[in-house]
Amino acid sequence: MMKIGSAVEALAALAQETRLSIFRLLVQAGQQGIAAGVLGEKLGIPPATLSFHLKTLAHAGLVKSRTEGRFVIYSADFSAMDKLIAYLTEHCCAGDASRCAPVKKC
Amino acid sequence: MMKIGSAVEALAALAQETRLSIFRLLVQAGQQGIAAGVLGEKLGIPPATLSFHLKTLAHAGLVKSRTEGRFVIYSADFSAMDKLIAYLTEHCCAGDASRCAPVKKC
DNA sequence: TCTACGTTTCCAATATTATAGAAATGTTAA
DNA sequence: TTAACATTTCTATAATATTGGAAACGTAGA
Repeated sequence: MMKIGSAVEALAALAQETRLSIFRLLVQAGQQGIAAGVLGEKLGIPPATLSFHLKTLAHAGLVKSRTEGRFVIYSADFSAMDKLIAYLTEHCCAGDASRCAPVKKC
Repeated sequence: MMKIGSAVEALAALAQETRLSIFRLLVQAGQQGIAAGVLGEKLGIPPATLSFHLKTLAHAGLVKSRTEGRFVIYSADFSAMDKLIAYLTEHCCAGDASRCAPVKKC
């Protein structure tokens, strides 16, 4: 079971326009991921700022990185995303099962 | 379709331990909701602080309130929660359908 | 080895957010 | 109407986050 501290950290990481944009690009890219430089170019943010935000997302457990040559490839951690969503909706709608339809993830 | 600004606002509202606790209590309470005073008592936070956080959650669209006598009853806005989750997971796992199993909401 | 390039760290200025006491507001019951 | 109670607004202080330039680091190809 997720601890509240981890959930707050993950939510805080996502609660910032630049980081949310990064994360959504990575979610859409899937396991393949996107290189840091490509992200910076797509979003038009300077290297230092990008690095800061990626570090924040990685520390929150929402993204992983791997090195390929001199590129660092980032990708979303889908299991972390699922756990966060589960934490938010845990035991929801008690006594009102009609509101509890499954939500398709994508 | 959700705008990024609304998503950031909702995530920021949830990215705070006190507010996340409030929201989860309200999610579990369902449509019935919980009075402001009861929330304050359950969580041990002073009235001014509670009011500040409830206002933040309400402004982000995550909670609704209704007045009953001299009590103000708060409840989670489940449709806002669903939209936020959909925004996060939108177009996820492109080209890797195996990771896209439906997630049950509760 | 040397050079080029992608990425990260360091740092300082600026902006935003959390907290809670005290006072104000609004509602109910007597 | 008056007194009691629930909740919100006002206000100031303290803590935390964002930004990007400059410099450092590490990898790859010549």
